[in-house]
Amino acid sequence: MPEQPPAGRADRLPLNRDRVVQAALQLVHDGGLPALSMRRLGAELDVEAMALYRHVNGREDLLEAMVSHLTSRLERSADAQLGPDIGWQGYLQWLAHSVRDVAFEHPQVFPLVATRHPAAPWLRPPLRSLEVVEEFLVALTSRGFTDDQAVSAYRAFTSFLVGHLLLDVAQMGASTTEETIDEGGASAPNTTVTLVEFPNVERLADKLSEDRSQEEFESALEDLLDRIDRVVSQ
Amino acid sequence: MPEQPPAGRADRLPLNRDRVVQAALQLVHDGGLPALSMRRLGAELDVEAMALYRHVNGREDLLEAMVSHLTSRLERSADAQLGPDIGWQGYLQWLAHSVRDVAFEHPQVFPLVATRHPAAPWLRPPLRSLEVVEEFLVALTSRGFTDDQAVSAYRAFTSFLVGHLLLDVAQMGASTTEETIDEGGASAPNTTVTLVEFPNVERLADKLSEDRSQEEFESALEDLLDRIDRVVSQ
DNA sequence: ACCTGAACACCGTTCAAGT
DNA sequence: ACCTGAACACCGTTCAAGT
Repeated sequence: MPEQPPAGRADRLPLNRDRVVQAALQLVHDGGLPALSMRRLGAELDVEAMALYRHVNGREDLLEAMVSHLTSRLERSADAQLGPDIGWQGYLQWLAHSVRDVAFEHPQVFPLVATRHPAAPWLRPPLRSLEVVEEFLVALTSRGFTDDQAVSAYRAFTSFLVGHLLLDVAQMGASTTEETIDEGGASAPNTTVTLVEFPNVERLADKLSEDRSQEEFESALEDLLDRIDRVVSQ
Repeated sequence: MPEQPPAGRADRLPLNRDRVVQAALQLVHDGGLPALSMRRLGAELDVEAMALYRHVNGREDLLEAMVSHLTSRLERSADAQLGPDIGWQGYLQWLAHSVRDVAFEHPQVFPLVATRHPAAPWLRPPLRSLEVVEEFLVALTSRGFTDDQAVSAYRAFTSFLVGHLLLDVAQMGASTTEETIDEGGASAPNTTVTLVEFPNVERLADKLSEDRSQEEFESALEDLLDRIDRVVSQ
């Protein structure tokens, strides 16, 4: 047998920025943000952590790159998929559902998209990409919105997305990480508090635990579009 | 001169949970979340980091305690301040503005309130307190809401708060932490990207940078209340 | 009872050195 | 050109030991 290279993971492909970002996304997808460290990421790629600094400008840059990777799916696909003959409502419906799909595919990563410090006031989460914002503004102004109307629609739309999607994905994470009952010692005044002091929460606990995120998203989105419509066609 | 105790900070008050939490809030208020470490917090209190573990059950417990400290302001003050003769719209207006006040007083801490994993599905951020949720449900059901209506109002209301306040406080932080121009080396494909490729963003940059958070909050809140009203008095 | 010292197992990041 | 070793300055957390 001729000796082969150690063949750690995937035969030692050449490292590059995209592979690094991809591996980081996978790591967070599987283990949540705490699972992402430069050293662990290096190990995942069969490389010392220090080698990553050649492809990524430190941890912050890596996180930003992960966010960009996810939001890039939202870029320039609107006209390609929809054509210019669709109304602004159709466009906003498409964009809202695209963002929702991204959020639900990477529930562990989405909080990053939604909560990392925006680089500029015209990059409101979760639409953290100049390409996407440009497309948004073109889509609306080319369909009869004034500048002011487009800007305030942008603000309302982004707030809507953050408010609904962040809570939805947080709930998903909770259902996988629960099982925190029976806290060993009886020392701390802890979470295993009885609900009897809160009779209304107790009575409604089941209803409050139901997952209505889909219906709520749709109906809140329709109301938002109505609200925008009322302003635009006043 | 008789020898005195070293008299570090504030004459060595006895340490307790509340002082620890208070100091942690101050630390984050001033330096953001990255400034909070057990060791730094210990130093701030003139104590070794390990002493904190007597009053706080580790870092996670500390963060949760900080959140509780902020949300406790929302508890049981409604009836005290408003009386039971106010309508549900008045109550929701009061609660929304109370949460907004908390968020703006601690813009660095609020993201914690809004994004930390909720302990249960009936504790949706930013209303992370059983007391507050109980009061919310009582306030609405005692004013004619059915159980289902109260629950769906709870969901819509919390989503609204997260969506609006999180982006508002993020914007505040951005304005204090900007000045990231003129990135030293020309190595990375970086943020100093010219806006000329995005003519609409460029043209609307000023409008997009205006701070309309107050007006938007008020008008979006009124629309939300109208929306709820339509369902309740159908 | 309350705090400290020392130790352990981790971090991110740098820089000269290897190949 | 690309990666590694060693080092630095930090982390959170434990536990026996001090007073």
